[in-house]
Amino acid sequence: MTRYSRQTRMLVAVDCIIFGFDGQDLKLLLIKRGFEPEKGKWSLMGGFVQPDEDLEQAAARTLTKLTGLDGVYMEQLGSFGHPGRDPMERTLSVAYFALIDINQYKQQITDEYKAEWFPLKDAPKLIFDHADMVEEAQARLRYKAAIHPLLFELLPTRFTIPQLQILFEAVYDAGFDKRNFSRKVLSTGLLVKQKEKERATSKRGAFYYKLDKRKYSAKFHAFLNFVSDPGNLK
Amino acid sequence: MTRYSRQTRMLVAVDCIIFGFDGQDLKLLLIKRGFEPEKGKWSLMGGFVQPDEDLEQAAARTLTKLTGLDGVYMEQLGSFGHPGRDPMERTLSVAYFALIDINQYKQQITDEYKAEWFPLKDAPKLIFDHADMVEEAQARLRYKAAIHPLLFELLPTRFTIPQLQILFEAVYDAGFDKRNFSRKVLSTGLLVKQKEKERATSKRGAFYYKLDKRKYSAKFHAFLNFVSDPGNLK
DNA sequence: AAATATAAATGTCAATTTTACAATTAATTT
DNA sequence: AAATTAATTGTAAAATTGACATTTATATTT
Repeated sequence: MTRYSRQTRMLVAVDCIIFGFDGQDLKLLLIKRGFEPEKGKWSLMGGFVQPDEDLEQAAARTLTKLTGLDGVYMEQLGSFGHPGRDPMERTLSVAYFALIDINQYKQQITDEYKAEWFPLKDAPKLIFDHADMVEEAQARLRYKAAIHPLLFELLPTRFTIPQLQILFEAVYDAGFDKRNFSRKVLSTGLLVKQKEKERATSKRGAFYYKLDKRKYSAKFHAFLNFVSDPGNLK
Repeated sequence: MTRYSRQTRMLVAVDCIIFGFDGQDLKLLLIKRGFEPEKGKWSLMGGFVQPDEDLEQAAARTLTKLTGLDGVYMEQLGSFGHPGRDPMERTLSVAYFALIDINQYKQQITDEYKAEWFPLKDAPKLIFDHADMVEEAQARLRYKAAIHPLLFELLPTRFTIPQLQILFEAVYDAGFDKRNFSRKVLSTGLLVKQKEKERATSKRGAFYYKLDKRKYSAKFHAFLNFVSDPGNLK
């Protein structure tokens, strides 16, 4: 077979918007870019799609290279293809956003990428159109987490209801009534109460919960309505 | 500036999943592919992204070339990049799905593409991974239309409540109670009752409605809950 | 040992929304 | 004038949501 003649080929990259939660704020994992152009500037972790690679593979490989983690929640955010987005050469980027348990993240031994967690609200200026990607990823996160049990991906296996609420409040930059919040969350039937309590943050201690894996898988795509009108919060 | 060395460039295409509604069934607009490979086979309308073009531009240009229409509802579905998806040469495709008023569609004078509308349920075998794209587009349509006032894009300016219901029933392949349906739809405040009636399909005739453009724009991204649990319909 | 302080957990009621189900109305056809 | 057909409107129970307060467990202080 021959090739399609008279058409332009271009580079295809993947970029990962990696979210984490430190118990207080939503964080973004960024790296210092190691090559020209824009060497030394803050950037999303990314890489070129290899000849034999699927897009998901490329994104997973890229994420693993930075975080050392496997089996992380990741979904395609969308593709960014403005002609001038990379001044060097036309490059299409397929953006993926990932949610990781920040405690699982280990600084790689070879700190090849000089990675750093930034509060989402206080992230540095990013190269190219990466700020657009981050903004779109945040919007997507808010959108999906309002309907689906997504934010659990940011928490450790065991977590308390108050911890979960702080996470929701960080994501939506809003306060929720704790009575209504816990009722709503528990009514999903997704949580299994543990015998142990978390004792660091209060005298009484808060019971740990774990996800019911079966129900979680089953209901992940259901419409659960965690936040009624996420577009209209104070 | 130099270029990124030792990286593979590839072709980037856009493909459009174009939905229409004929008053009864959900339809898909397909073309007979005009060049090798797979010449003469049924395919989504697509085209290569040009050197100076944004992705959205390429998709809009492609859609307009086939339908003659402008300002059509379109959104990026996602990118498909499996290495072997085009046997000729590695080609990434950014898929867009579009909703058009089928009555606005005019067969182009130069029937360059041999386009044809197919019932979604009875579409022919498609080239490459286009069937995957269609399936994903249908899932996205069902998902979004359950929450947002999206399906109006498939209807003419004036439409009746029964027509709207038939559309919803076609999209979800399910029956809805007409009393509850009309109440739900009218409660959005998006519809403006007209003085005229549609008289073709019933003795009594059904009142036409139009969209309140202001409210439609304002509430398009709000969570309106047209269909409570679209994943769990009979 | 008792009192205090703090955050967790639980409870109530009105308002709204959803669900299930039936009767009435407008206009053509018989 | 009666019959037919599809559009329109209605209603009551059930479930969900939203606003708001009290009780409870435990470490700390007196």
